[in-house]
Amino acid sequence: MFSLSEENYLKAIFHLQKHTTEGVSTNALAEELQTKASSVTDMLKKLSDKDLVIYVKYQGVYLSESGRQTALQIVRKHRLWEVFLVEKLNFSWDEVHDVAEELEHIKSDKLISELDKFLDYPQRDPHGDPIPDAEGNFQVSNKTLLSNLKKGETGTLVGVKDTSSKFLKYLDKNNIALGETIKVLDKEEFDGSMQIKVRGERLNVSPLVTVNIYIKP
Amino acid sequence: MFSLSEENYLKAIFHLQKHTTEGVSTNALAEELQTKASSVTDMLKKLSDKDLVIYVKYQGVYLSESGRQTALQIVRKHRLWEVFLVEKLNFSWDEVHDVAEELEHIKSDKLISELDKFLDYPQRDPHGDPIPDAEGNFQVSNKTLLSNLKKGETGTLVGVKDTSSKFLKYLDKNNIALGETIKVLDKEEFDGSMQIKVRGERLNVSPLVTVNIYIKP
DNA sequence: ATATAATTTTAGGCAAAACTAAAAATAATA
DNA sequence: TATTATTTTTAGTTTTGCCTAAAATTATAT
Ligand SMILES: [Mn+2]
Ligand SMILES: [Mn+2]
Ligand SMILES: [Mn+2]
Ligand SMILES: [Mn+2]
Repeated sequence: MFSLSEENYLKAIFHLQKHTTEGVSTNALAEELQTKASSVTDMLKKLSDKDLVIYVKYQGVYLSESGRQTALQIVRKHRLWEVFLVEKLNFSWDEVHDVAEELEHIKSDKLISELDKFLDYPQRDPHGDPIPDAEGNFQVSNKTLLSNLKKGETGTLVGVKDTSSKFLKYLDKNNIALGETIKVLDKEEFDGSMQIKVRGERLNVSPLVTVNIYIKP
Repeated sequence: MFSLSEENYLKAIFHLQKHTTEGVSTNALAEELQTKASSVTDMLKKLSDKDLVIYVKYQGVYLSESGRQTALQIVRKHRLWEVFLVEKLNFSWDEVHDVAEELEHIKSDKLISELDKFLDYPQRDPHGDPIPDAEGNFQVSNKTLLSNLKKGETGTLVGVKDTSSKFLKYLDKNNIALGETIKVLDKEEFDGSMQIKVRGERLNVSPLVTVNIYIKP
């Protein structure tokens, strides 16, 4: 079907265009994929020839419908494998990403549908992200960043924006996990840092932390 | 570590040298890997430069000790994944090979050691082949081909030589499975075909079948 | 022992996916 | 608007793994 590289590009475009209506820039893709802008341009031409993206020189790139579907299936595989690693193989949520990055490229419809069944059709991955079904549909939950909560407000942690091992380990260390209730005890208007309560514990968190935690009020 | 292609070559050499003391020929590798002899020569030079094989022009190729260890780890991964697919994901033994062929290249020590644990340290894969441990050690059982049995002798089916989907489906159709007891009712000396008894059923099998079934007396 | 056949290697090339350096286009600023 | 800065594309290479065709080597058969 598609090469490993093509699949990684489609997924990267999918993630980058999620929070904007603009086309995804060459530089943004180069950054995301840890490669050079000129390499990105090369690949965008190829993907465009295959009608997986809509690409106009200098104007950024958009996923076509077939490109989006392809990307969604890779995301589906990535997140199902992450669930498998955590639920069945004792991986912690900060260890799964790199392995899932490889597993997501295994080509077998039966493999992924049986894995889905084996895991009992999970709706979310270990980081709280939704898992698309075989048709590419997935739940969009109305979450907001912790930084948007006001003093005195309470919510449940439903996801993380930064899924780096560093950040996830920081959360582990402070007993902050998916599903935990978080209350904003105080908010410093000057820099956005917060004092929060989790599991009965008071904790001061920097603004960088508050913009990487998703909350459902 | 090593590329997908290098790993496939090492595994192919490992399998081809198993039943001979001679070096593995270029043509045999080309046949096994569905590629051209000239491509094989190219790769053998590269593997030789990396000291994974001992290669003398026109003289065939042998695995070095490090090459053998690498091959054994790929075989280990291949067979563990095959067990996973059959035991956990409802694959039949004729469906696992191609997917395992991809999964065997995923790079993660933790993944494979946890998978081994999750499967409860299986000793054999769905085709009866032994699974090397993390150190590359594996059981060698004293099996023989069904074709070597004489009239009246009995044994247990412990493995298959041909693991093609076609052959495995033939066995399924005739209720011949791993662990089954087989008795040689009659043997035609002219062409080696046999009349055997499996699960109380009489069955005539061609010589091609008898040389692809491993028996433990 | 020669001639013929089969196997294996070399030589030259191609496609994918990356790179560097230079040119072109767009965006930002004075 | 003109100039400068940034972004993006093009041009030209590199590496890996494969190919075909031709040459070299080894095996087989008169
Ligand atoms: Mn990937
Ligand atoms: Mn995730
Ligand atoms: Mn393989
Ligand atoms: Mn097997």
